[in-house]
Amino acid sequence: MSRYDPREIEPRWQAAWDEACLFRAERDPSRPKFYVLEMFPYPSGRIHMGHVRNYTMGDLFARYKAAKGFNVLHPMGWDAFGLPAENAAIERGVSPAAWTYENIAAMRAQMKPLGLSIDWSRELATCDPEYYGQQQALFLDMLDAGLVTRKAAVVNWDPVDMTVLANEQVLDGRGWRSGAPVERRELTQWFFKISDMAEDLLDALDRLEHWPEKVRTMQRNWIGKSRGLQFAFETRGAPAGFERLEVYTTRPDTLWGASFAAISPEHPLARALEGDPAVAAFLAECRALGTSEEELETAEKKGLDTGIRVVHPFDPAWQLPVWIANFILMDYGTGAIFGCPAHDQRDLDFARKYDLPVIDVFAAPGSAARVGTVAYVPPKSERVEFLRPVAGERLMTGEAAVDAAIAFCEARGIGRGVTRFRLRDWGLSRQRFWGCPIPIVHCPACGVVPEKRANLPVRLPDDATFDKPGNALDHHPTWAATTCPACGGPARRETDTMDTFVDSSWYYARFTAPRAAEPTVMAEADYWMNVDQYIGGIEHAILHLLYSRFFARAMQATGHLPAKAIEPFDALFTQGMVTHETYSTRGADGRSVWREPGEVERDAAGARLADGTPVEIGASVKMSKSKKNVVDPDDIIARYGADTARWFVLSDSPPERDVEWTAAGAEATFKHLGRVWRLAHETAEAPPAADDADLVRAAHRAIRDVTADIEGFAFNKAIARLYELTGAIARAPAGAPARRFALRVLAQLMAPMTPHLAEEVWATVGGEGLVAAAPWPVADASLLVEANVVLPVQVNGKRRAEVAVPAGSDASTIEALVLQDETVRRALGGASPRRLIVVPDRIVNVVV
RNA sequence: GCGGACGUGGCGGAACCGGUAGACGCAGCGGACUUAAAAUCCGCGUCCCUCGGGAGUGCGGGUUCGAUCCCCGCCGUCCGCACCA
Repeated sequence: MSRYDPREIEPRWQAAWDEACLFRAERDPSRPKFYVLEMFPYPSGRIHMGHVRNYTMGDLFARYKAAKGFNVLHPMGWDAFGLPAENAAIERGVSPAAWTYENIAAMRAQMKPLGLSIDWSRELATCDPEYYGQQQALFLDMLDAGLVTRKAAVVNWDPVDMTVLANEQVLDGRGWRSGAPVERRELTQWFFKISDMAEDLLDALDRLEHWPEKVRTMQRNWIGKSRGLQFAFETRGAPAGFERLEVYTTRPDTLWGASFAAISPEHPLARALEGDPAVAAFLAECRALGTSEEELETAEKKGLDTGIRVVHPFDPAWQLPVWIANFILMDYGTGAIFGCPAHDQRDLDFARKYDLPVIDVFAAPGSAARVGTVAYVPPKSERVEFLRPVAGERLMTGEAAVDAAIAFCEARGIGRGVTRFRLRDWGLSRQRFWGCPIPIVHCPACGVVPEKRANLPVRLPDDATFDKPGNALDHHPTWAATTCPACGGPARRETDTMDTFVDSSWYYARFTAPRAAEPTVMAEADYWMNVDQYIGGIEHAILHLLYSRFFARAMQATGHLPAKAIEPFDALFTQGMVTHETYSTRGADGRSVWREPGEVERDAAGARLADGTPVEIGASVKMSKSKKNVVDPDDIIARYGADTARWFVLSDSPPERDVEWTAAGAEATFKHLGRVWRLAHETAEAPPAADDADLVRAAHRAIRDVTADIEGFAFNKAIARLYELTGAIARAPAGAPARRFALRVLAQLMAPMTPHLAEEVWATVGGEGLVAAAPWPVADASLLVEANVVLPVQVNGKRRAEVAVPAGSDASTIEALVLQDETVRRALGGASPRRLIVVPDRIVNVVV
């Protein structure tokens, strides 16, 4: 008997699977399907442990569902457009395409040894014209359907990446990729009209019961629905065209507390007043302010009284001043508000600074002032009389008060109830080269003209140069020159490309027919959609997942997806990260330097470098190059094999939490797999011996428990059960027939996690064919019931003894046994029990 | 500020619907095998003491025969959003 050698085992079984075409997915309406998808990777050039964990989980599910008899679709592709390819072109002179395809080849070569049950025949890359050409067709269909629009808008401009960003791509006032502070620019851009679907995107979240509540909550907040009153103040002393000032409020019940109106520095009225030097100076000051979190938090509320007045809608004699205020956002509501200092903290801060009146609407007349420097925000549940009723109206605070206040105002012709969303349209234009060209032509005669479908794909040139900053497509000498699809005259192509999030918003649908000459094939999409289990990182909770939900709706509206695919992902699982300890040493200058795990020798006493330099062990955080705490999957596979890497990332933590990679854990996993291997060979070679009924029962229990744990995404628990079964096998006589049986069961249960070793064990102990093709085992219910149970006996809630009884014994039998028990009698100390609680097959509690 | 999640041995984590807290793994300790080491196998393992017990799931209360689990009030950690009117 030799020893466990994954380097020999793993390629051999991978070849066997390939030969059997085991993972090729073909539509078969006679069988139920299961579509497993992991979020596809960006081809950076190397896979990392996070990928290994993500794809291992997906693979586990795919293999499990296949064993359960489902026709499984488990594809892989590449989210291949994006800036790094352009940066490589700039830095190294390689073409973005060559760089990207090399990276794809390298990562595919790293992924194949993992033994994933992927249908590689469906592989796609979004930078392939075969893919992005179909995306252009989708764009044109969406344009026809009114889902796309072109408009001038103030947009987020990333000055480093030199491109526009969507709102979702601005984090903390900075570009999500470059980290540069984002500037505001007005540009004409293409937009997907995602805000038209805000209501549906919000409502449908309630039906996504197999999505994490956290993700649904995040999307709800992002969509940001609010109900309020929009009305117009009449102005006094405003420039022509500004006779009315529209404001929006979610708290019309506090209108009696109004003491000023305020407009955003970007509001048209503010701009109209810019002739006034004081206004011009103030607006300039506001523009100079940054938008990052720190700046906003410390920024003082500042304003300027315009001298304009507005009339309170409830009282023609009551006038309020109009201020320009730096804390009013132009892109929410109407960019103008009424200020109610008593019941809004921001308004109060502002009012205290500029000495504006503070009117407490809810205080009883004559009562002491309640509002000092903290605003009183009436809680929604509190019922307080609205103290300044008009013509006897009496209103409450809270939801009812808001509704009543809206009704009250509408009845008097003051504004109307309005539902607003925070969600903005999705600006998709990017001033970048390495993206999907927007299939639009600008004609001097006809204007903006969609490209003809027959001319798709609009291909990227392969001879672009990257010696100038900005969009290489725009700089290309000939690419943009074309003829107008409408009049045939000379025209120029749109040189903006699409946001790369467009590419990832429909790839799941493309996988159902990746080579089709249309975006999708209805028969295929109808069979394979929806994705039954989607797995990826929580970082995509808003961007990618919201855009995909929009796209599924748009593709349905344009006839590319069936109605049932309106929500593309039936179940979503967000997995945790792979972390690793960080190591640092102090240099001579006292500064600490990060060290790679490979440089560090670790033992119980601590850690040091090979030369003895002490190493400080830091927190276990996400693997990153900057912290140097990266473990390369290639190294792990070379040393221990793919099965060890797969088992370890599944075993140590619940899948939704972070898992800490440790060298000791990897070593221990490898040893365990070696033990399983040895048990199989030892069993195969042992002479026959007496059977072991207990082991048979243990195997059936393992089937029951592992199945439940996989279904419940509790992979760490499933693995704990497999350790138990392994222990039970090891304890049984080597030649017992039960051992062969239990090892076959073990192989089947391990197959989704460590598929190569499972095949090896399966073959060694007489399994037929490939375990990857074997049906999932079924637990024999009759072997799961225990004949006897041991009941713990509590006296006054404290465990004192236990009694063994036949399973299913009735309460009176158990009572009699318990009262005879010596330990129980001693614990009772002669007292007679007041009550005896018997929970059959569980516990007994004697109450004195 | 708003919203959400979480808090259990030295560590990662189990505990079904309120029923033996600490499954399983790591690290640790002890033993077997060996000339020795590696490898492997077996055992111990929350804490405290007087070996019979006592305490124990962030802290303080409550409900219950019985609470890691339910309720009330704190403390702490993490995540998301945020001058959104």
